[in-house]
Amino acid sequence: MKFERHDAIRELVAHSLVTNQDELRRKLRRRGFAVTQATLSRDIHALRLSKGPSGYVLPSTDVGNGAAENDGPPSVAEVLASFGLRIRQAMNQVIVGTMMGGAQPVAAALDFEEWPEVLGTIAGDDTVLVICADPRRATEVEMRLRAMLES
Amino acid sequence: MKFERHDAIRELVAHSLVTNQDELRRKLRRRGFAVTQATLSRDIHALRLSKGPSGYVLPSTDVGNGAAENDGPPSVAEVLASFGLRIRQAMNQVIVGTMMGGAQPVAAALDFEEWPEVLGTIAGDDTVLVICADPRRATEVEMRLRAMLES
DNA sequence: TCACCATTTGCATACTTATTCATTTGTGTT
DNA sequence: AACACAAATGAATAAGTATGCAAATGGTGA
Repeated sequence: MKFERHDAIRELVAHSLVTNQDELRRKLRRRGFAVTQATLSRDIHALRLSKGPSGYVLPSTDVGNGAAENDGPPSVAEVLASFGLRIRQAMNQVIVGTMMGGAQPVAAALDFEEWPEVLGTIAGDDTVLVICADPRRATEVEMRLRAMLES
Repeated sequence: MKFERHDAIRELVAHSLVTNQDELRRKLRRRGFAVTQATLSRDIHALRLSKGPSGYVLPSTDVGNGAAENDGPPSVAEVLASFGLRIRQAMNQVIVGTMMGGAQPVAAALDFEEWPEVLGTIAGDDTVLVICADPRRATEVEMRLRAMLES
């Protein structure tokens, strides 16, 4: 019966090291379950097991982020148009001033677009700090952001 | 450079669904990393990623210690292993990218350890800015942090 | 600069896992 | 019992991953 075999698989995976499906097949056979690798592949899928550096493991009980595929947060241009107030540059940094509460959305949009010149962003309530590799790139980013703000 | 590619892989795996190594290869290529599946297999092993029903996932090193024996706050090494995604350096600064919500714990751990090279830290939601006295010290800090991330 | 050594990478291929298709098995109905 | 139908399984094979080995790359000291 399939469900008894599933129980046995859970137990084997929980209490012993199972490196691959053929090893699992042999261990199951010793317990009286004689099935092929194909069936085990299906069982593992059904049991939602993961395979990692230490063999197969049971699905983690933690809350796990059900994060799915977003089809797209708002663009930097959009969010800047909504919240942006001023752009300044100093050394390798660009400082974006926004309306209160606008910094987080602006930073999120910047993060999402992953501009090559941008190493990282930090957002407060109304200020976003954009960090670049060097002053030249910071200027480049400043220009681009400013163009969006002006548009 | 290998480490930058590792950073990119961690980020892709953390923020998007990666079903297999060829998909990862294509996503990396779009970011400028052109390598073969063989290299990615090695990277995945090095990064200790697991593959489960929802594609590859980062190793879950839950910092939530059920055991009580841990006196002080978690170390930088621990908290980086849990939340760290990428390390970059520019001028006298080091930018640490983390999973959402991970910046504060990382910064707190850094503050607590009081590294001599670190003048201060600023944390947003998923980015920590570490400020050093000069580029040399920033590189030193970057190396140290990166070693912890790769461990 | 050049030579040297260690690391990293790609290629080819071995190994492992998933899937298709046909068959068997189980179950309820007449 | 015989049938019909769905679920489960095996065999073959496609799809995906890991690895030995040689070549390329990169860092280091003479």
